[in-house]
Amino acid sequence: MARPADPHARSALIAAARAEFAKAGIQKARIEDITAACGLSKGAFYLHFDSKEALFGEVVAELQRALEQTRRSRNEAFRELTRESKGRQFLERMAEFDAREDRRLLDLLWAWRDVTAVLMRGAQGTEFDGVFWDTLDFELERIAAECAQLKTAGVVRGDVSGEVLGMMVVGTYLLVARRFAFAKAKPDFEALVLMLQQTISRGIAPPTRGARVAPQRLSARPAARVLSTKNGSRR
Amino acid sequence: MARPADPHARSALIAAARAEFAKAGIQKARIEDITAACGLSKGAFYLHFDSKEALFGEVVAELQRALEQTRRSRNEAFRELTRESKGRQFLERMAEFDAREDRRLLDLLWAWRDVTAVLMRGAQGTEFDGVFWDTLDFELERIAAECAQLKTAGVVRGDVSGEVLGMMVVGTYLLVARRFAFAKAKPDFEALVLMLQQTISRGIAPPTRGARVAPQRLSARPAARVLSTKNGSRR
DNA sequence: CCCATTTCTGAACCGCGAGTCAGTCATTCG
DNA sequence: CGAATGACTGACTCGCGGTTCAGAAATGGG
Repeated sequence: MARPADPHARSALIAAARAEFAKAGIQKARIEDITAACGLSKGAFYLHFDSKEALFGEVVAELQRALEQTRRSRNEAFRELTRESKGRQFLERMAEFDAREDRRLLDLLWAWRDVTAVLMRGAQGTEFDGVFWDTLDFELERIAAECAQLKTAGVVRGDVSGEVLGMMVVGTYLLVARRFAFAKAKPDFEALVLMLQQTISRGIAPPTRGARVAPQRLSARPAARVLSTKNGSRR
Repeated sequence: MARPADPHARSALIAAARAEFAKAGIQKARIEDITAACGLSKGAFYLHFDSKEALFGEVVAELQRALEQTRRSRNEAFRELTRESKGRQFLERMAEFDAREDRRLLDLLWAWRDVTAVLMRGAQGTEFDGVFWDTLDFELERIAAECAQLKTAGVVRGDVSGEVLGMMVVGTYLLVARRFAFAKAKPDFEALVLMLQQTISRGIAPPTRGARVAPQRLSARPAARVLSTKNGSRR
């Protein structure tokens, strides 16, 4: 009869590794320290994972699935919203929607703050370089696409650049995510979410009575791409 | 008589190291590759620097001096501005001032894009962890302080949080800095700077005729700190 | 108890790369 | 020319840490 496997070994290794990655970074984290932290041997580590990078890769894949899921459900809800609501009611619904979805995203970032911190500051020189930053690009694109729709609907001025808008939002949450890495207790970001919404809403709103402007007129002024560059490569 | 030192060795090593750090990160960059890139020997490297970290430390110190200088001159100019200008003229001067100073900062970030990229994404696990991010905190504090003054002067609503405002600005430029790392040619960020200014100005402006509101009334509503956290540590 | 089996251990292996240092090089001086 | 000197070289040393694998451990069955 075979010796039974420790049912907690795998998860213990993952937890210990996550803590060590957060403390020392992927490259400086040592198998010796990871295994010592959870009372297992170096050999046991290799029973479960090919390498520390392989372990981290599994963790990152899980985070990416969570982010992808959040993004998908947000897009779906946005589509519902733009189908159902019009005019002033639409504006109110949008504000609620954005605040709610942003809170969900921040909750997720809080739950994964140890991993995002590593991806943000310690991935260069590893296979994970750019993973987190590429994720930000998805958010930028989403915001730009939503902005384009809102301009067509006449609730955002035609001269507003979806790209800059996205950078303001994503940049803010990027800084928040960084603070999460150092926080011992979950910060209350309610006021932040609302203030960001307000400032941006005011900043991008059409002139008073702008909602009466013919949609064609707004669409006739495409927003210029604000970061002109000949290089399309992101890496 | 001693063999004359190669007058270009030191700067060649620095240039090669910077390129290698940008490509591979501090930890993965190898002395062998750095010296091979500039046609010198490993031993020559150690004639000039104690380690690759020591070399990078000198480069970072130079960047920090440049940033500190920019910050100081900006603070000085801001003090001049707030001393000289009032009312509507003040608003116009502020807009010009902010756009000019932001351009200068972005020019600096462009010039040092290889180093900031490393500090941003590859410093965890090294003595340089947090250096770049700490620099961002200085900017956040500067913006918050300026915002407080502008609120006192009545040109910014009292409910605006200088902290969120700072995050929006700094976060945006953080994303710009990241793009710099991948750009082959300097992007034109003029439109970005103006759009950011506009959006934020509209977003934080007092209600129409708000300039007529008594300053005391605005100061009586201090902005709440939006990221409430019990942890004061940044590291 | 012994046996079979799988899980687990940690000493040993081994490759990598930072750093060293004996020897070479480049220069002027006598 | 040889001597003196500091700059430079690159083969070698050495320690670190990822990885391996012979042996130990844990388990149920007969």
